[in-house]
Amino acid sequence: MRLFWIKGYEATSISDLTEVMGVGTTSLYAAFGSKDELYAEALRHYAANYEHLVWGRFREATTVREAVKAYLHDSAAAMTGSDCDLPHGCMATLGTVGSDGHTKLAGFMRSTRAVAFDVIVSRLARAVEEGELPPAFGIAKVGRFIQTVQSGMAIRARDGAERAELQGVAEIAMAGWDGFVASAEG
Amino acid sequence: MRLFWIKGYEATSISDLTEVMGVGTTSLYAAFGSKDELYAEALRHYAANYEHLVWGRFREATTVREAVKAYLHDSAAAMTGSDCDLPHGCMATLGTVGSDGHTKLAGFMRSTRAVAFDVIVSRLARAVEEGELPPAFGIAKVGRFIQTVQSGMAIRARDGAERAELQGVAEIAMAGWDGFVASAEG
DNA sequence: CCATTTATGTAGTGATCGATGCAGAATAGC
DNA sequence: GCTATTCTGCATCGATCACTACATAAATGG
Repeated sequence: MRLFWIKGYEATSISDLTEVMGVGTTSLYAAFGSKDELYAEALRHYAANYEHLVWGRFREATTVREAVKAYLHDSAAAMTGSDCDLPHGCMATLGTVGSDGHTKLAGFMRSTRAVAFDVIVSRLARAVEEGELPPAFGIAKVGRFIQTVQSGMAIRARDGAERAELQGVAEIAMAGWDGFVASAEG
Repeated sequence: MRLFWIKGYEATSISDLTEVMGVGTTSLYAAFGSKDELYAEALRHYAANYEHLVWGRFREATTVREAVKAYLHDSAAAMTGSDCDLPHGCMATLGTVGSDGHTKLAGFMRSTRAVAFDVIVSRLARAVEEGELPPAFGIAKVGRFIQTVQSGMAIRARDGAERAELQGVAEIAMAGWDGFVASAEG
């Protein structure tokens, strides 16, 4: 899975995988069926095992602001492999697949990314319902902003950015949050 | 070039290119030498021809704020092919190359991306020199933020985002700018 | 009009891609 | 211990990869 994470779908070959996994091609195909399905399974494994690094404090936060701030800061940490020795970047964001064929896999990846957006928007909607944010708050707009900043972090991490840099980005993004909240309230 | 733009380096084959360019492989290799060099040339062409779409108003702006705002908004427009019929996304940001071999090409792409950061930081530095921004202004930090937002826009554009969405992202990013400027001045 | 140079189209290079057929090894059931 | 079944290593499949040798076509120069 780490190979897919590091190199992406296209650049990772079956022989790369069998070598690292220590199994033959036969076993690999018996277990997964195809490279596409193997990648999808790796992506599921990735999501299941590292989800808490990014979403743990988001869920436990009491205020929306804390939740969003935790999401961005913890994304910064996870993408730079600060706590563990993880590859830089986000597999779901950066494992882009060329548009040829692979439409099923591309759709799966797209929906994986969409889930993150939905989680954020749901949290924002809850905050509006509970009166924590003003009714006129642009939920989708802010949700897209947060998603965009997090995606940008993934690219920066892949280019070698370290934790401190992305933390700084998260800080200024939160200034954007505060400014937008203020304008929505005023 | 558009093929490279749309599909990226790995997913674009030489036969794809000869087909759309209407030339044989011999002519192609006589002109460019290798796929790497062809891609590098395409990237140069891309940078030279579309640079003004993103940096034109940035350069002409009188204030830093206007410049940064123009950069983000025009990036949003260019990445969504609003004015012309351009592919979505940024070739320099998204044409990622697997880490194997291609180190020369990967370095060239990295430096292309770094140029954008340098241009932004230079503009910020000038603003500090001219007293438009406070001396304590975190130039690199804000520069990285702007770069990160723009990179994130590229991913969102590739995922199908339209202009309005990315314009909204740019707006909130500018709220972040204002908040950070205020905190640096205060 | 011919000779020489330049450009291009065709066919094919070895390498590697994702994916399989097959035969032997390991395991299970009794 | 013997059969039946599952699993795995090896060789290989056709397709395609980036790339090139070669022969022909176009263009140039006198």
